[in-house]
Amino acid sequence: MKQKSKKPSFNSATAVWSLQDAYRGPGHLIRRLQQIAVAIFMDEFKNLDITPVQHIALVAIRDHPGLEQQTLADLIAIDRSSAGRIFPFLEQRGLIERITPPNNRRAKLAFITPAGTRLLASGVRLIRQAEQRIMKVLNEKEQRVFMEHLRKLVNINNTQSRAPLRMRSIKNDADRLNVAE
Amino acid sequence: MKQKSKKPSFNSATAVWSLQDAYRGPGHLIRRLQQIAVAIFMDEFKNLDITPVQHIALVAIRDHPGLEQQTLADLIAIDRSSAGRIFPFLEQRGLIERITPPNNRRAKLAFITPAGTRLLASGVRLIRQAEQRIMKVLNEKEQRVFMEHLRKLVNINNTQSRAPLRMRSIKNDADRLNVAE
DNA sequence: AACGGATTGACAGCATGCGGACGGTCATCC
DNA sequence: GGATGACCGTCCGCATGCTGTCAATCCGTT
Repeated sequence: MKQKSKKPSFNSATAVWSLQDAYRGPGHLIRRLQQIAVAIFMDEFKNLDITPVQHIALVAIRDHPGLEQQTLADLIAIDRSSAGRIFPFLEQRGLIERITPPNNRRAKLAFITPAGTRLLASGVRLIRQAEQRIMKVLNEKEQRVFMEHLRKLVNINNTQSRAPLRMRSIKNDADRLNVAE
Repeated sequence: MKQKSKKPSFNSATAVWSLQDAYRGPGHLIRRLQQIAVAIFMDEFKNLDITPVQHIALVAIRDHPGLEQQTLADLIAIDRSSAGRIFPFLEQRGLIERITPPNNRRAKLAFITPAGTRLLASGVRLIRQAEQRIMKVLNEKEQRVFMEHLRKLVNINNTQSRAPLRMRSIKNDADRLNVAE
């Protein structure tokens, strides 16, 4: 009964791909983890009535005043189309304002409102709790290792996705808005 | 210059949650990894014209002949509503058949067709390549550790999601269909 | 100054994922 | 035997994510 010394962590080389293989493979597990993370976030934020993507979009707008759609898409790694749907939503809820600068009539620069700032302030505790709830099944060392692997996977594979993250060194987007802010 | 000995792997306890915090936190990274995994899958399967969820649904139907919607939802961890949309799609593409048994007129049992079997056969190589492409940035030991953490996170948090995985010990769903198969 | 390419916002289409609702059907309990 | 509750399929609504297209606008080059 000699066993193969290097049993792969997934993806054994059989001729068929069974449901059991799927359970063990990264694809299915990553999808499940994403489902779980979203569910926990929604549970924590149920009183604030905001989704994970809307939340990070609002954070990006606060940290980069004067964002437009493409810049937001790059900053939080969503495509232009999705970004275009988030703006009207946040605007309609009064969390952001959009201003068309006089020197560029096609742009609409986004700024967070006091209501948006308040929402983010009350969300700080919640998002920390959400992250704790997801990760607490791992001990501290495991968490560190897992996060490191996660960052490695995401950073190196970044360009593989259709909406890669493009961190920008923006001093202040509002500079392009030549009106008193 | 004494540094805190136990720097957390994410989620430092500052008063605000900045975009940089989001980049380091599990929520954003898990979403990104899911995006990347889907993009790589779609690229590998572009000739077969099938999505990740449709693929695993087809695998589940092959491995559990005579599935109905709720059972499929439990087996691959999607909700009933999503399962209800996958069946007509697979049926219309000729990958599965649905039969209403005479002794239960409300059910529609799903069976894979020869075309479906062929599609899965030609997908075995592709899904292995997709998984390799995602994971190859980690070395073999890192992959093993990461997959172990991933399984731990998903299994223990399973019930946190709205559509938890419910593995079933089904001998043969087709037994309930009292007609010659 | 005029043209062409790039950018921007907006929209449509398709697939997932979740919540909820509806009617038809079955099985069980009284 | 009839009513209740559970189950099944179906559909609607909303948000995400990606692919396209379109017109308006801007900008660099000629």
